[in-house]
Amino acid sequence: MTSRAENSAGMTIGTVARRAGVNLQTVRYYQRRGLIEQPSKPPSGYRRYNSDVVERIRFVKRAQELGFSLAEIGELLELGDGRCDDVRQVAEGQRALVARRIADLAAMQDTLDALIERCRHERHPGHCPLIESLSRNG
Amino acid sequence: MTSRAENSAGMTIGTVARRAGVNLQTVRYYQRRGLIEQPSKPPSGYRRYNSDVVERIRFVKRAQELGFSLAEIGELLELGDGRCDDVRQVAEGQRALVARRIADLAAMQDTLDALIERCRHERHPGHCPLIESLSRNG
DNA sequence: CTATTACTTGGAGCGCACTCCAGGTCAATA
DNA sequence: TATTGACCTGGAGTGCGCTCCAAGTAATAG
Repeated sequence: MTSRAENSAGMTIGTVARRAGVNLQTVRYYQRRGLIEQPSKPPSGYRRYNSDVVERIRFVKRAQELGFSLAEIGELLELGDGRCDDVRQVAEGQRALVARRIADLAAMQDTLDALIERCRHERHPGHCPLIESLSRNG
Repeated sequence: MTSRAENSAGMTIGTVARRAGVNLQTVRYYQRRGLIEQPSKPPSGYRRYNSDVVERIRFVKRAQELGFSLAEIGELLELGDGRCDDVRQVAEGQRALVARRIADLAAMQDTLDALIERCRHERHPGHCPLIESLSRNG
């Protein structure tokens, strides 16, 4: 009924992609990157996947949302069954990076706010204080 | 004395790059992108630049630090001598983007904090709650 | 049986912001 | 004068995370 879904022998790559909510090409890409395993090809027919891959892809996607790069996620997956301390260390490194990016963006925001504010009030005809500020040193 | 610095006729591209604090190739790249002008080549010799270009490159760099893309900076430069309202609108759009990125990162940070915290306390032997969490749906 | 859809492999392309390279020309210094 | 270092053009390469393409094979619906 459910078209080409999983049966006793697992599902095909298209179904995996649909279930994980990613593009089929992305699944292949992750295989090439070594993030997920490629099942061996049966003598005749299509490769069959089980639901572990779907979970693994979702793992990757969730970790990406936390700002990890695919390289870092690969690292994470490698020590995934290993010691908790190692994993936590990677996560803490990531937390520090995120914190730093937030601080940088906050500084950006303050500068933009100040510029926009000045732009709104000091209305020189012809020259924009925002552009002026960016044009000067400092 | 100062080696190859500016004289009456302006400076060469290498000096421009050094003064602006960027790679020489970056100067050329900005020329290709149309962000800065390329002076015409004299019949014999090297192109000569004046300090306006240095200022302009610094403008680009500062705007980049505020999170503008080169495309947006090009836009900004085009309306640079134009109406303040237009410029302000671009800046406000940027501010909104920055705000959104901060919110996303803050959410990331919260999640990481929670995971790290659980990782630190619930010490299951063998299985890391951080990895476990990433592996589950939700 | 046929038409349509899905999978397979390998490689190329994209967008961003550079960065590097090759093979020349030019200028300044010893 | 000879050598060194800086400049010239234009095209290719980089890293990230995909995304697309082509040409072929396999499975399924009607």
